[in-house]
Amino acid sequence: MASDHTRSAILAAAERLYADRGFGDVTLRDIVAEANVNLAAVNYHFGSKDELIAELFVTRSIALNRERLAELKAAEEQGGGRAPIDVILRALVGPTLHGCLGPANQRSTAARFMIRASIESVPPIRRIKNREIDHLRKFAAAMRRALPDRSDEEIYWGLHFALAMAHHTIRESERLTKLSDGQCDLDDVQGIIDRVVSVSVMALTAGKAKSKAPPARPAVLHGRLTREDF
Amino acid sequence: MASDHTRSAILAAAERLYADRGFGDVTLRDIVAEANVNLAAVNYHFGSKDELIAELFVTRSIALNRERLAELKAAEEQGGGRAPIDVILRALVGPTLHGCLGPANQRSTAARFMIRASIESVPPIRRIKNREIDHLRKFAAAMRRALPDRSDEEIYWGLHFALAMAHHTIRESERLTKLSDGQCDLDDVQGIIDRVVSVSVMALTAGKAKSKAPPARPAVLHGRLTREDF
DNA sequence: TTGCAATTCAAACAGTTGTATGAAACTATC
DNA sequence: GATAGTTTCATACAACTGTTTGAATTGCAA
Repeated sequence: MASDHTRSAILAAAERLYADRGFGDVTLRDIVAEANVNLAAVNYHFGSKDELIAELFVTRSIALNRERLAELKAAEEQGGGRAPIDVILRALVGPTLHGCLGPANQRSTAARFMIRASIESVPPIRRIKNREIDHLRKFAAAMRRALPDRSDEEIYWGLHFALAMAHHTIRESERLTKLSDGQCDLDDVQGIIDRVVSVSVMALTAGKAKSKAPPARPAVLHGRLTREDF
Repeated sequence: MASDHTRSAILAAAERLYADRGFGDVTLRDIVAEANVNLAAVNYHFGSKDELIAELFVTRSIALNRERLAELKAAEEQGGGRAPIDVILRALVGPTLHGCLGPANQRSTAARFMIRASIESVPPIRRIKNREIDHLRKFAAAMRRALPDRSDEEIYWGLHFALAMAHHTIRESERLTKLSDGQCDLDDVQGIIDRVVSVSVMALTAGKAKSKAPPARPAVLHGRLTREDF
């Protein structure tokens, strides 16, 4: 085991390079040069390039999921096993948005790496993402407890849309800034989280009164959505 | 010019292979084998591999944008220069969702290619996507006409979220199916479009009228969005 | 110190990649 | 039917990829 110096130098260098230039054009030789280690060290310590990438992503994913679940658990305990829906959603999208948005120059390497992983989606990472479903199920369960009269289908769509808005904002933050001529303030992370949560809550609670009526179809009848839906 | 047979055979083969296996592991040799043409034909007809990819994507993008704008224009003409917001949003996300969702086995090659392009995002495609802003601006303008009392910022966020939900649904349709154990019907394209449009309209019109109904619960605590906004 | 395992190293390997070349095969025009 | 221009073809190229090898070095325990 020695000091693990080489191993961690490789991890750090790889994460930095991937964060800066993407997975597409970073070679093992780039990494070992940045880390000042020998080319063979990567295969010696990690087995293969893909396993190196996987280890990087797994580490960051675990940290993110732990953060999410800690927020969720704290909220549910405080509420006696049931947290308000907006707090649940905040626990879901807050950590990601908080880490990946905000002033670009003060974004951590880890955050920039995760942004890349979200945009480029290379095979070893995709394989890991597929195991994320169990984690999301825990949030679906919490949401079900918060909104007991909503159908499972509605819960899943709400969860799905919340993630959609969060991830798409991260992926396309640059484009949104350009499109809006800077009128959308992408540095106001708290405001963005509020926005995403608020819209998600609307999606989940629209048409609540009339029980199981699917809100989507009747809500929009080729015209405006009716006020009673709120 | 002759018959262009080689040229179009390359285009067709490339689109098919990219749609099936992604950009990552399709080589020029795979393409020319599929197209039954010589290896050098690609560089002869397109200049480079990237230019081939670019031509494929540009073609499909133009078609999509044309379809969107036709729907928008028709709606605005019918309404005397002003279309209802939900119809505008439907023109924005409808064509994409209609093309890319629905029973997987009856999805066109073009649609599957565009899904890949949306997921993998390789350099030549990203360069083209950056020019899509002008197109989106036309929708922002139409939305502004439909909702004259909403600020530009709100318009852009609404547009952004609509695209977020549409694209994320396309990208992650498989995961949503698995997560929801099939309870979310990804083959009901019309229903999905209704859902996306309905939520987007809510996001755009929340707090518009003085309807007392709170959309969520104390929706947002850290709240930029205060109760009076709704 | 000796012995032994863990680690580092330079070098080579085996394969793939996109691209370039120059001759051959076409096609249409005169 | 010769000619000029276009298109196809087999082949070579040069660069780069992740991985492997086997020897050198290191660090630690006996």
